[in-house]
Amino acid sequence: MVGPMINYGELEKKWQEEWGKARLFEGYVSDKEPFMVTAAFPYVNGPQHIGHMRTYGTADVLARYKRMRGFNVLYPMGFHGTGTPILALAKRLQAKDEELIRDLKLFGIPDSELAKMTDPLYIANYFAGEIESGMHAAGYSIDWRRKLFSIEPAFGKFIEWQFSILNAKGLLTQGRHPVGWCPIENNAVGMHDTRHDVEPEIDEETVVAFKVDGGEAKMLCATYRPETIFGVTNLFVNEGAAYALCAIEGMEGRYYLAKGAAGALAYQLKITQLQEVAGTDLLAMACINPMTGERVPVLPGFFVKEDVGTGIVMSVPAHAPFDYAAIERLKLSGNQAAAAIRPVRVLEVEVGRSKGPGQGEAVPSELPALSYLRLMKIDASAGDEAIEEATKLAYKEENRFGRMLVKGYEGMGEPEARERIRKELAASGSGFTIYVLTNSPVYCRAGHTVAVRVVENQWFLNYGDEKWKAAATVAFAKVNVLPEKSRRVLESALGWIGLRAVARAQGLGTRFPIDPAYIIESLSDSTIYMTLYTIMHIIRDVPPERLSPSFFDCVFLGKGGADGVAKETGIAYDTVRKAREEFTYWYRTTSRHSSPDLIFNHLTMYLYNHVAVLPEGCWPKQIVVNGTVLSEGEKMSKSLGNIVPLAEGIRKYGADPLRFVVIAAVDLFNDSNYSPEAVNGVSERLEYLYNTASSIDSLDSGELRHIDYWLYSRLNRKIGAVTESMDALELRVASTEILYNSILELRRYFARGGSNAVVVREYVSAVTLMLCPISPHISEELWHMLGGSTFASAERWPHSDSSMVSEKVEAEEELVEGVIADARQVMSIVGKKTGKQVKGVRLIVAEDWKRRASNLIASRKNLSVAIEAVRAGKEKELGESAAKVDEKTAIDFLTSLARRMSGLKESGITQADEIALLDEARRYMTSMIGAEVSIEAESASRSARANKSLPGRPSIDAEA
RNA sequence: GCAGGGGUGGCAGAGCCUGGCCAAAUGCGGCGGGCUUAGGACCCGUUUCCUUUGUGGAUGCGAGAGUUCAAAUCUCUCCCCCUGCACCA
Repeated sequence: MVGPMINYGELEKKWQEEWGKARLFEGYVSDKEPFMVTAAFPYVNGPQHIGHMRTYGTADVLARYKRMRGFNVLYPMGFHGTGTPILALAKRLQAKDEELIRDLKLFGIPDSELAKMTDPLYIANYFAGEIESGMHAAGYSIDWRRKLFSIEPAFGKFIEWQFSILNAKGLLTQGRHPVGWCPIENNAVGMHDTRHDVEPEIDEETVVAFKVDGGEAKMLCATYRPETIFGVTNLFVNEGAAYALCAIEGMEGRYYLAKGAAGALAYQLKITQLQEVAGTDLLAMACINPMTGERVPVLPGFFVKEDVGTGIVMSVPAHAPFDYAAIERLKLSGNQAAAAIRPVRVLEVEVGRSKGPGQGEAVPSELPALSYLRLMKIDASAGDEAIEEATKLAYKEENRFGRMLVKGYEGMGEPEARERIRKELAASGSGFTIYVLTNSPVYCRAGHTVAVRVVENQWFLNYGDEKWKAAATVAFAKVNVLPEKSRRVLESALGWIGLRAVARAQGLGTRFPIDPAYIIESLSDSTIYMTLYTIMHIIRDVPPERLSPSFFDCVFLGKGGADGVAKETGIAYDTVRKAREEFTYWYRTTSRHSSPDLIFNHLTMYLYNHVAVLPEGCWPKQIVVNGTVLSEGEKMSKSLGNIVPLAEGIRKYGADPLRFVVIAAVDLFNDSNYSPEAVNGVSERLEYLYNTASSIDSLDSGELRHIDYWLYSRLNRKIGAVTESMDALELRVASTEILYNSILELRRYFARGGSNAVVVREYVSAVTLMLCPISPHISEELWHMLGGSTFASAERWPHSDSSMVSEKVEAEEELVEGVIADARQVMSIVGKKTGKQVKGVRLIVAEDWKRRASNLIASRKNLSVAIEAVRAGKEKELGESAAKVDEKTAIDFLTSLARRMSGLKESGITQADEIALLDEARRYMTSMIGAEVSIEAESASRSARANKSLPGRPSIDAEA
């Protein structure tokens, strides 16, 4: 039957209006158990896309489910606008960035709006509006009265209060901190400030100072592998580059390094250039290895870059393929100093080990560097990229498997030796640490090269504070984490987080109370803001300046009476009292939702800040982490141009099918996949339910038949299973059971001749209610078609009546399906052999003694117990024949019997039952297999195969 | 490198915790058939190889080794992929 296409747009709008009119989702304090659901509020620097639906939709499904389970549910929403991205966006629009304008136009933002977006506040409000309307269209059950915005004054007052508490508890500290830095604009540079949105990656590198032989100055070599210093045979400089003799504040002596490098390091070391020297000048010198005291020459290195590190590198030809290659080339060019070099091994390593045991090629050589070149099938004359490959492999294998050969460090792994040697170098004044950009060069939006700057006196939140960490860990132990496996990720994040810088020079947001020249960083100002939802609608009209710390102390911490606080702040007594009441009511049971990328910052900081600021009763109760959304199997990205705006997805397919696919079609932690086939598939199935509901009136009523009991059994089993899955937010299991399997069952029911209106109505009604949290609009519509006059969204979740679940009835239906499958197979074989169409099929039903035998095994409850019984020598229970075979054969027999009998269920089906059942299903089977079916008992059969029959698996005779 | 998550059939993706009804759910795709004027939808079969008037066998879940009567599942080693590594929302 092809029914009418559902007009999702109309239907959804209708029910959204009805919900609004009924104020269905506004949360009011009552005596019911509260349940508060919050999701990380959206950042308003762009339009909403289908990816956003994953988190907000999952939160909505939970909110709706809990509501139907009888909880008083509150699902509020807010918007995030603090920080730099919105500011950066406005700046780019001021500069008429064409690429950006094109992107925004693609999202359907009109020119008239773009023109106004040079104002960051306008941008924030515009996208907040866009996102809010999208959330309405998606059907989220949000209480919009409590909407908040992180850039509104009341929010700022709240953040000031929060930071005053953190400060009072001594959790703010100051210190040095490396950041990406634009030297021209004098700005810290984060991902949003760079070309192509590259995050400047900062890493530590060790600098080793080599004293010039016969002089006072030292040459600075930057290296990631200070432990190889024992193998240094020479230094390399770039002979074409300019170098300088420098003084460095806080360090004694004079130092050589490349001019380019000195410029890049100027933001972390105070370097004064005293005298310029050419690379060739350095070649005339020799240096002393600070660890070995050996004298090493300085040679020209083709690969040395003057603006990376210090522009001078130490050469370890035994282990570094680049160094080895450079020396080999120098030898060929007749360099005498190079010819005199003898590589020194400091590590022992099995070259090629990482290719797997026995799979690596044996590359015999005294020199790992040479071996790695050979392994890559190249030699010293190869290009930089090929040598780079060899270097990577050498670094990786030596780091992992290498053992130190140097006296005093013998047998030590490389990472351990590295740490020790770094410390020794630092202690002797021959080494220190610098920060480098590992992904250099990085350019800021204006096109300048980004350097690393060490910021002094940066303010940090000290998440490394031991007491704080311990308290957060204790609090976390009591949190219910869904899915359970994300607990481990959170756990490691909890231990890993240390200092976090909180002050920024620019951006929207709240001024840092201790130093108002700075703005509080935007993830640090959104850690406990969910508490504010509980009172937002109450304080909306309170002048922000009255929202003093004592007000928040009273509401959130219960300090001071409402009376006194009202007088002190000038806020109405009722407002203070009500705010306190709302907070204490709602903030008891909370569920926090976010995507996995927020685990390492937001969710972790959320936990810490709750613990630091709020009383124990308000600490997190549940954290839900959901996966993201793929667009036709690909990660959504600007460069792929495959970002689907939410509004577009809803317009094309309807919110309900979209919600089903995006939120519920996969496991919580996995990425769901938005694709036309998937959404259409759901759409069609929803329409099947719709058509079934609209044609119920044409069905009969009357006495219940076998297949009716079967449908009842399936339904009640389904309710139980779905409820269990929903409780664990296992939405994939729940959604397939609710929609896909229900439809299979209905089809089966009708195919088997089921046609009872009462049964079908009950079945579809329950399925509708279970569907409601996932696809609420169509559920409301179905609910009304089925005769409901209430809101499905406000109905109670269906109850599973276990007395209606019948193993026997279901086993009998399975039996019929199994017989059909077997009969088809036999028919096809017979058909092939004889070349004739099979016209009749005779089913020969097993005798009751066989049933006793199989029940005997089944009564062991499970296969292992039965097997154990056999192994313990009780095999006589299997019958005499079994006693004669060996243990292995007996076990195999049990296993295969279990398989053939579709499990070791103890069934109460007798031969008479089975015959009656098959007889009842005869017409159905005949139509399914296209051959006449007859049934007879084994003992009454003259068939040669009669004795092959098993309980539930009749022997089959096919007649051509 | 460190931390976390993964590697399953043409693809996507369950199963792994708690070993055996697992040649491995489900969806998509392919092939054959039914239904139809036709297409779509729907239904049936098939989609590793061999065997078969039947429910049997071989191989098999990244690679290798081990534990076990029995391994996708447990242990060890290795390889590979993804994410995060901080001031950035």
